[in-house]
Amino acid sequence: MEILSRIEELLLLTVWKLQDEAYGLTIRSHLSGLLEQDLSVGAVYVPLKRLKKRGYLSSTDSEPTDERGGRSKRFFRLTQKGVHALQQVRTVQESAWSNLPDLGLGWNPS
Amino acid sequence: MEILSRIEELLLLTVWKLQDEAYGLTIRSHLSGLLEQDLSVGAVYVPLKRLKKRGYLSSTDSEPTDERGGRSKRFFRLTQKGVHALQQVRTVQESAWSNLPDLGLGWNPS
DNA sequence: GTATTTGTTTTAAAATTTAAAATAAATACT
DNA sequence: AGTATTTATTTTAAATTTTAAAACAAATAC
Repeated sequence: MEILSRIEELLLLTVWKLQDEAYGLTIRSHLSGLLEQDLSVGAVYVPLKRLKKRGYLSSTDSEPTDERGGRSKRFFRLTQKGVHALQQVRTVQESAWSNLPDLGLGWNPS
Repeated sequence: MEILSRIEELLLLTVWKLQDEAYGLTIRSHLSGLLEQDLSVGAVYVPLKRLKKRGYLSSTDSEPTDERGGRSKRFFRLTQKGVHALQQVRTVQESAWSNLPDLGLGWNPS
């Protein structure tokens, strides 16, 4: 299985974290907070659709609500395959970050 | 500063890890081992050049050695800016991976 | 009806990734 | 000397991903 790109990993984790509130706009604002910079809507919706097509996410469309602008939302949730892909990327990351020699450049991971 | 892509992060970490032996081919084989899949040469050399252009890596070209095929190598090392970019990506990752609710899907990060 | 708000889709340009081929420079062999 | 082999970097072109902006859709508010 191909390793997840950075944005794919962060999107899957955000869906995980937001649980029952994971849809396009909440995902976008959560991730914007995490990265401390605004993301365009396309930067979220486009890869979300790809993650769904590849089976890392599933989705269900809600009924509209009676709030102002309360359109139907597309809620996402992690699939088993999505969990597995996160597991894999975490393993690679942990391996890459372990046993780094001291370079005397003033910082080593804790 | 833009967040590093996956391959950029892994390349910087590999240069860090390989210390005085960090050049194209050693970086490629170390990373292939980490990912458990072969990488094309372009998949390494192209982003290495970009990382240098952006100031995350510096390089020095060696003298040829007297081994068979022992051409001059381009050795890379992390710059202060490279260390800083790794620091930043690690902060984002740690934040993204923390406080994940239990989904009952059989796994949570340790 | 018209405006405003929330939300998703489309699109087109820019950038990155990937894989393959080309190039370069060294030693080995006959 | 000439040809083969090995190590190493560069180039290139296609595919894919990323980004930013505009378009579209559907709800309530005025």
